[in-house]
Amino acid sequence: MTSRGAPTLEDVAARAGVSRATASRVVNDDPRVRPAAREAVMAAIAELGYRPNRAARSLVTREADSIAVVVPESDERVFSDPFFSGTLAGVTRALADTPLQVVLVMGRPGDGDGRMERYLRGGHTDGAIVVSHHREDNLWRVLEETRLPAVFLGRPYAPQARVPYVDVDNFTGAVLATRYLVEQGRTRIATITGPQDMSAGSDRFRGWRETLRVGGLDASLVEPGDFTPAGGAAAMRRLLQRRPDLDAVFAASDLMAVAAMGELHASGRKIPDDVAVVGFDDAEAAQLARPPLTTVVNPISEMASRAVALLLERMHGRAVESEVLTTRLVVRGSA
Amino acid sequence: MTSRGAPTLEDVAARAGVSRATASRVVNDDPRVRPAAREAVMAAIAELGYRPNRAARSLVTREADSIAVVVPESDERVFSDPFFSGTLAGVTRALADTPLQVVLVMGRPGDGDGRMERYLRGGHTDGAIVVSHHREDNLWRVLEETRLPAVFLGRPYAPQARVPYVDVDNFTGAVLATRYLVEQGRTRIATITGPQDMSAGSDRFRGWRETLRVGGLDASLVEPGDFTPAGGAAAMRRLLQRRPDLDAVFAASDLMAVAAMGELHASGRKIPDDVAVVGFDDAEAAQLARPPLTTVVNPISEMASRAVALLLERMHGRAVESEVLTTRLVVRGSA
DNA sequence: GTGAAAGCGCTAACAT
DNA sequence: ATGTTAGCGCTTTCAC
Repeated sequence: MTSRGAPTLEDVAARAGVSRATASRVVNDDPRVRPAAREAVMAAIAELGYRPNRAARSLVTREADSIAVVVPESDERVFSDPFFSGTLAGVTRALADTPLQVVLVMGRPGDGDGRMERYLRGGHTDGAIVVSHHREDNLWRVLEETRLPAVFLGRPYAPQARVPYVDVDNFTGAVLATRYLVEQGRTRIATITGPQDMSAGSDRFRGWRETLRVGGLDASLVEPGDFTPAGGAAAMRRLLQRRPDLDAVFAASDLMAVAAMGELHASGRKIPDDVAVVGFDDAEAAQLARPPLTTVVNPISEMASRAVALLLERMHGRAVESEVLTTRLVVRGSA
Repeated sequence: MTSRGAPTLEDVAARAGVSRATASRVVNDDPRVRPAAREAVMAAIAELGYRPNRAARSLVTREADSIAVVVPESDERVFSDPFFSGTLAGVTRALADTPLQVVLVMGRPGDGDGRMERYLRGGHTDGAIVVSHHREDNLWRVLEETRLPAVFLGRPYAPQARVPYVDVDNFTGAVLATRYLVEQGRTRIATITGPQDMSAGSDRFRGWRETLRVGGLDASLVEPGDFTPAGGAAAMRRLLQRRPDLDAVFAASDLMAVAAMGELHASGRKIPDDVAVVGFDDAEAAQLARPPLTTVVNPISEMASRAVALLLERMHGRAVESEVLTTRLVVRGSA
């Protein structure tokens, strides 16, 4: 009696009148199985409600059938950033057609007893997508050493990292935004930056700076932000204090831009008449803001699906090239 | 030569000069191991860089060492709702002290080929936390049938569901909010509801309605929302059209409340002078809004950690009681 | 095309 | 306290 517990391949084979090997071949779509045998097995599977035991399979194939989405952030609020939530959902969706599970791995890489490194080194997953990488994280190192197929979503800061990545052209995006401001005749253009230990933060800052430099404008009006609304609001207040007559601001994320607009409103300034505001991401908040936010498109879903595609290639042992997606400015009411 | 591939328990045992069984006992913290032997094994583990093979272990223990966080929503934007992101992060954090992995399972339960049900029935995880349950989802049924330990975060709509849950007292929260509005002398109090096929949505609506009924006020000013900013803004517009002279609105989520405030501003109304606004959640957006939003506290982190605690109990085979956390009103500037 | 048999690495009786 | 032994359910040579 094998009737207790979940049915095994053995049960299926017995019921179909074939050997366990043949049953296994059917389950794994091996072509060399007589149609009649195949059908008998399929029927048995359906009748028994058979499901392969993942652990047993993994034990022999040495594959975990799962990929890790690594978020090297300790603060839970990262998820309220549409960038993270968008990528997480995008990755989940892109993986929906595969039998792969999404395992969420979150926390600071250096934290505690090195949980994250241990996990990544543990071979518990077949691949990894790293989402928000900071300069000092050195996750690329761990990944390189373990030869775990991996793709970064957002270029890793370290230039020596050899891990493939998918990113949006942050520099050009910032140039587009800033140039637009310059063309509108703005001359006192400030910026609220993202974290400078992340490539997205520093690339966007450089785009702003270079554009002002080329235009012969003052590029000293910069205040650091951290991509969060609170950080953006604080930066805006500092900016206003330093330079009450500024006439434009480029914020490195929509969340910060919207918060900055709030401060601007509170100070009695009109947008865009007194101060023009441009953000980055084209998040939902951009359309909802009033006036609607002019911003740079960050194609998050597309990046997520490209990252999954690259990872799948890597997992099949193929070499892949990093990809940088183009972007564009969406002009709405704020600038 | 066992030097190729990852070291196994066998290698560790050989190196430590003990049997595989003893090595296994050390790895699993079995107390009956002579200190000397234990140390030898520990040393061997360290020298070899041994990591237990999860699949092999799962195969015999019949445990997956992972729990599923189930999000029965198809739209990726759910993650931009601080409720989801907060719970997801909270669960992840609460599980950080355990060896359990978090597997993210997302999508509509009925979708496609029943991926989600199959997965849950597949025994791939040791437990599940279900986050945003809708009436027709029937996930509680699947869970009951498979006897997979599970806890709902947010009471399941179906009263017949026997799954333990953790929730905030949505009804009382709504009563608190509405009563406050009544006490302020507001008489034309509208509400923007959450989805009525979710308990949070319907409980908050009932709280509003009952309070107005008790106060002898008109309880007909209701427009459906869906917890999203866009939904909240649209509902506010409809409300304004129906009743231009309304003097207060209770929105079932902060995201909707903030969006509603935007519409109110756009229509030239002053908050709270012309119209008072109260939200629900006490999300970050509430503090950032201007004026800052008066709202009902939704103790998301606490709920997440309680849910994990209950789930762990269930996984140990112990019975647990559902928990309903109390809430309170935070008065800020909007009402 | 199919079956027999050998493990994958581990835990858990069962002896000792 | 420790070793021996028997699987867990599956894939995969290797014969036939």
